[in-house]
Amino acid sequence: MILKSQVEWVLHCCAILSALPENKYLATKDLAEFNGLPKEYLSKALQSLSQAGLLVSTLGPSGGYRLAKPPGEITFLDVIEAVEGKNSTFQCTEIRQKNPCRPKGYCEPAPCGIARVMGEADEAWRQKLRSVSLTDLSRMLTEGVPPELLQKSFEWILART
Amino acid sequence: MILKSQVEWVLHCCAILSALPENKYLATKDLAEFNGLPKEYLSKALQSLSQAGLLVSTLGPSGGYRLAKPPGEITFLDVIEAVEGKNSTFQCTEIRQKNPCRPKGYCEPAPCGIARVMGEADEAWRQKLRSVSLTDLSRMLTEGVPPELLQKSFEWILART
DNA sequence: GAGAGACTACTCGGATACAGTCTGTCCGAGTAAATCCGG
DNA sequence: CCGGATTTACTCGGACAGACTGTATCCGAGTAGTCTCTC
Repeated sequence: MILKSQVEWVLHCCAILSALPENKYLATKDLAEFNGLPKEYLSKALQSLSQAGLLVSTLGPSGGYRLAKPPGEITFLDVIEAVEGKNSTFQCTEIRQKNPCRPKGYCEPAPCGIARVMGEADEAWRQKLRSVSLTDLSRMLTEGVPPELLQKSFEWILART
Repeated sequence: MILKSQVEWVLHCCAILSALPENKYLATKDLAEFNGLPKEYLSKALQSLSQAGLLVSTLGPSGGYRLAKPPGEITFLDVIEAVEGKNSTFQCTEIRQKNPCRPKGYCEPAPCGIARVMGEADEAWRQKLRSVSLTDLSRMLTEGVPPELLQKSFEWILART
């Protein structure tokens, strides 16, 4: 069980888009180039975010993506669920119903204990991801980085906006 | 990102093996039949548990598997990691090193912020799974189930031990 | 100089391809208990 | 009746195959700015 590499990609892209001036768009091509990623496939991931309502896109020249909401209102979980889907990491197939000793037509009174534990673990994971916003991410990604590198990156991005 | 179905299978199998008398073995064939699972493929999963030191196997007739430790000393996480591996759900590929503005030979001072958050979420998930043992599981799976069904299942298993 | 039309750069969506993983099956080698057979 | 040889029932491990998912690539359709051309 491992997350798609797209998850890492779009999180980095979201961090960049957070730094963009109001109402400016950045093209997939530039996001791909800045992160050293395959443009076409990254595009698919960004489309997912767009469909999830996290990004807004514009066509034509100087088109591209921008955040659909303030970075403080977008969480890690939003981004990850947009790419991975909202399904729980554990799918209960009701194995207990296969028990040969089980009377026909017997109806289980409560959800399977295994599913319950797995569901709680999944929720703990999601809760942690829900607690971190893109604003928090920007802070974490910039602290400890030399100012001239930040400045240079910012200008690189701004020049393509 | 979804867990293998083998995870659900072996958790159910572990619950059954927890109920076994001391030093009694149950064959893969019977575990598969009781849970309505493909015997050969289930066998692969049980082998993983055996290699992880959670189960002990014996060859020959009346062979099979039993728990290697008291059920209170085996956790959900032990079982899941035996099947899924111990890798984190998130693999950081150090995208930030691809930044075209990054000076050559520049060395990152700290782990990537994204990897840190994802790692913490992963740890929250594992922590929850670490807190539930097979003893807890047995309690959860039996409560609310009619005594005659439990009795019948127990005899079914015991007859094949 | 202004307006209409052509051009360009981009997103979007579908089609396709390839590799790896998940799920499942089959079979032979090795092993331990049960059975059989000879003395 | 006893001990060794054979049979049997199981695990273990490897080989194999099909389906699905993840990782890409390519291209055509649609769109919004920009450019050009004509009046």
